[in-house]
Amino acid sequence: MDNHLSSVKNSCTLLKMFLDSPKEMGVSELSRQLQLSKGAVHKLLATLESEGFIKQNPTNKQYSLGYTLLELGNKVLKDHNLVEFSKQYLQRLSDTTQELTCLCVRDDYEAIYVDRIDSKHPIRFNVDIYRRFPLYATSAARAILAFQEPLFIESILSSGIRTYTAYSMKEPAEVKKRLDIIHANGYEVSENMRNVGVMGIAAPIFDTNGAVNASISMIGPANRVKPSLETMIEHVTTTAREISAQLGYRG
Amino acid sequence: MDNHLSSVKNSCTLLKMFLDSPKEMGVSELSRQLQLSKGAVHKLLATLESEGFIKQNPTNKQYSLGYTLLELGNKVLKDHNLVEFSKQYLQRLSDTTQELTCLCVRDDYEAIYVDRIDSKHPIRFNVDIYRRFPLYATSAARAILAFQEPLFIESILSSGIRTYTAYSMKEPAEVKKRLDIIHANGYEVSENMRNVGVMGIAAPIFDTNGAVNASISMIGPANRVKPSLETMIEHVTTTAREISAQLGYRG
DNA sequence: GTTTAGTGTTCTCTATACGTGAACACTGTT
DNA sequence: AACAGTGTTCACGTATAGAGAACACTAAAC
Repeated sequence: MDNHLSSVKNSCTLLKMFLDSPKEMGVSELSRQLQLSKGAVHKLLATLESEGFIKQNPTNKQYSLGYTLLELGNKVLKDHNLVEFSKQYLQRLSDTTQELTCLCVRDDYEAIYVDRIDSKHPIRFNVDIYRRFPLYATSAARAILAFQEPLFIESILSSGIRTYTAYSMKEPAEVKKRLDIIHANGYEVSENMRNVGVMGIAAPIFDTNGAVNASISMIGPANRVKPSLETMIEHVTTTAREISAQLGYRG
Repeated sequence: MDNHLSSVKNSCTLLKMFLDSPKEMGVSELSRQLQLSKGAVHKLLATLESEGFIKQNPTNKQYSLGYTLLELGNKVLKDHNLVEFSKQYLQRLSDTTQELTCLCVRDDYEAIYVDRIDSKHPIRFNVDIYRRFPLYATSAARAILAFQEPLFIESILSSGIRTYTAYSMKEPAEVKKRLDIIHANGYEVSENMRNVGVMGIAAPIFDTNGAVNASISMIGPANRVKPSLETMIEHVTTTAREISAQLGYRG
């Protein structure tokens, strides 16, 4: 890395530190985590505040993220027309299955849910929207990963695997095998992988060039999903095919 | 400004330049707008890209906003508990009026809609969420401005007023007079101010200290709102009062 | 095919703006 | 009253950010 502007890099990591922290943080705490002098952090914060990226609470002097980030985040979503595009299909899938449905996209080496429609059932499962997770971690992500270049898959799996439940896959080879199955079937069904008692069904979305960078998925309690598993899979895969077709994919 | 870290300031304005531009922009265009050398902008972009704040399209080499901004924007919303707090009230107001309802907050010298529930009618009005606008521009904003310090109001109005329609108020004095009325009534009703044929009803939300930094509003076509104007106003004001009470306001 | 005008990228170099570290003014606690 | 924590300010030297030119490439123009 010789193309890094240190102060810019610092402000970026500073902002991202708020993601896994409580709403407000002070200069001292931030300087400790950033391993930067208090004075430097203070200057960083002052600059970011004048630009609306950071807000200072006048009473306790603590800092928090500013509204400008809301504006920018919303612009990202607006520009990402796949979300608008898929919304109606996602809504219909939600109506027919009555379960949580998600739109997932790949961002480099990670996956993000960019849209979600909650289940109508009183007992329902939830996912964090806009949070990153590994490409092998959820059914939605695996439905994307399974259709990437072999070398890419290799590089993802070689860097090690985190397990979430006792039922999670532990070995990269195990994941690779499953990805092959997904590739052959054209969809993924998983149970207990990320959360116990939860089933996920996911299918890839192909763009004009036949590349897969997104997927749709349906997530629900196993006892509710299993009885009608076959029709559920049918609904998910056809929805994904419809979106792919709309994007110009001729498979 | 002697507390400005130039490169940080530059990266902030660079990111904000995307707000009013098409999805993708190139180095040259950005360097022209920023009035910075191409080399410098390129380094800025490279740093921001490595942090996920910017994304480069591999085919046309153009740059766009990155998904990390989505994450950060969502965190802002999550931390802003007024939104979660008010959601049920906003939903109920939407159910009873069947019109677009909004939650508006003040951010320094501007206003932002931070939540919105769309009207169920086929013909409906829309507002941009998370975009800033002046504190005198919409009924929701004026419902906030009317309850600020006189000196603050003065400073807002003295910097000039932008008009949106032929019916918009043109003189600061005119706005000041209306703010006094809002303050006396405890709510605002406007027509044709921002968009012709559109009516807005807004009422302030008071926090524990009696300060107003938010408002709720109902927006709809004049022909649909006017016939039952009195009951509509009643619904909006009582909802605002309920939220204020929940926040600890004892008026 | 060659020219041209645009692009994004890479390079060197120097003024300067960044980050350090210490001192400051507070606050609430011991 | 001493203390330990906070956020803020400042002067100083060195790393570095930004300028500006050269580069590689593309796509249109002749």
